[in-house]
Amino acid sequence: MATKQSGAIGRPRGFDTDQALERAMLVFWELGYEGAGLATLTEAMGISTTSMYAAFGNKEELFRKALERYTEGPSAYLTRALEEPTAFGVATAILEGAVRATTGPTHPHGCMGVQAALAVGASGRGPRDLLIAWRNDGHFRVRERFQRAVDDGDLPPQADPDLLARYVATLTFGIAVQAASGVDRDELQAMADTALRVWPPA
Amino acid sequence: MATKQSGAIGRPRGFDTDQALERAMLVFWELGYEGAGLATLTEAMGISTTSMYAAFGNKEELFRKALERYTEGPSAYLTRALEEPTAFGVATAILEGAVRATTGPTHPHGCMGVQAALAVGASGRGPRDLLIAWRNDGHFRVRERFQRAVDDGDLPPQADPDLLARYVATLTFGIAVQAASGVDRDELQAMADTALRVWPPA
DNA sequence: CTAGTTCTGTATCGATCGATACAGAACTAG
DNA sequence: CTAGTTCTGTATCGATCGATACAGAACTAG
Repeated sequence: MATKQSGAIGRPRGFDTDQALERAMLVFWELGYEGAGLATLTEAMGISTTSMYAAFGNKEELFRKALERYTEGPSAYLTRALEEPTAFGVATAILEGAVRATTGPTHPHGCMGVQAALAVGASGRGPRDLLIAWRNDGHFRVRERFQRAVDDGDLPPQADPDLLARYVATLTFGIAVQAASGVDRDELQAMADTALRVWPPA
Repeated sequence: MATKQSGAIGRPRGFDTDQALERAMLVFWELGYEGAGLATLTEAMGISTTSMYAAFGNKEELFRKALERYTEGPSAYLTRALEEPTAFGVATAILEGAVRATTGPTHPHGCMGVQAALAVGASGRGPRDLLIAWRNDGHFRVRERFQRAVDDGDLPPQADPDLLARYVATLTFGIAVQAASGVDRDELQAMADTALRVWPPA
């Protein structure tokens, strides 16, 4: 990945890879994997299809890299949330992060990890399975954090970390679907506040 | 819609319209609007594209009719749930219905109304907007039912019907997303039971 | 300068997309 | 029987899909 390296051999790239990937991410986020055609993608990226293939491999690889960027960008709230000192703080930060990430004014509404490839034809199996793994990974990380909370005495000993993580994930994904339907930030945040009024729910 | 009518003029239809629509619904449910190509649809329906166009108009019309069938079939639990005598009963029935409808062994996992067209390209705008309206309609009906519960004294006077309906909808859609990811019925039902342990949450 | 390497732009590939033209089959009415 | 109507099967339409061939541009190394 040694781009822009001085002393590199050959004609230098005429565009900013990071910026192109950012724009591709936004297109996938808004239109989904199958809804985003190469023409739409490359136009948004400001490059030709040839340059896209040279830089990213193919459409599926581009999607993978866009998802990585999404994880480290708009979805980074999850990692930060897991560092909250209490399980309640973790749950609160996750839901608030989800509301903010799915209703922002500067990007598509909804969550790329939920809407980009929920149901797809044959050509989208790879990306769909990738997103399933992505969502499961989020669940696992939250569950581990809640297990630690039980071990620490922050959550009561009879609390079920898997169940609580499942509950938080359910709310998060539900928020994403509704954000994609146009439900606004305030209403979703109020809903999240209501849900968190009882913690832990079990 | 006068099919099978004795005395009808012209060559009679060589296939069962209801059965063909049922099969189309299952394909849309599993593959989404853009993921379901005409070739896949007509093969599953057991008819040629010509017959499909003659009977249903075009792909988008076929999708509309498939969604109606979904509403009256797999999604009919919502209408039944709204007839429960208490708001708690309504919420319980909705979540249980959602779990069952999205994890059944005889049909695709997930909810057709959530996954069929969350994110789409230009050709899927119609179906996507149709599904947004479909989801909103569900929310409105639940909200009205909860408003009645407040009026009846079943819910406390300070309860917010919109917020409670939003909460139930969030859980329902979250369940749908996770069912599509392969989370099994028992786990989702346990999660729903946990969430309902406190009612109303506000 | 030349040789070697990499990127870009144009032009186009075969495959699939949704959709339709058209001839013939299958029915009713008389 | 004939005339009129509707459905079916084949064959194919233009448009778009993701992807690539190829020539030339733009760089480094020597």
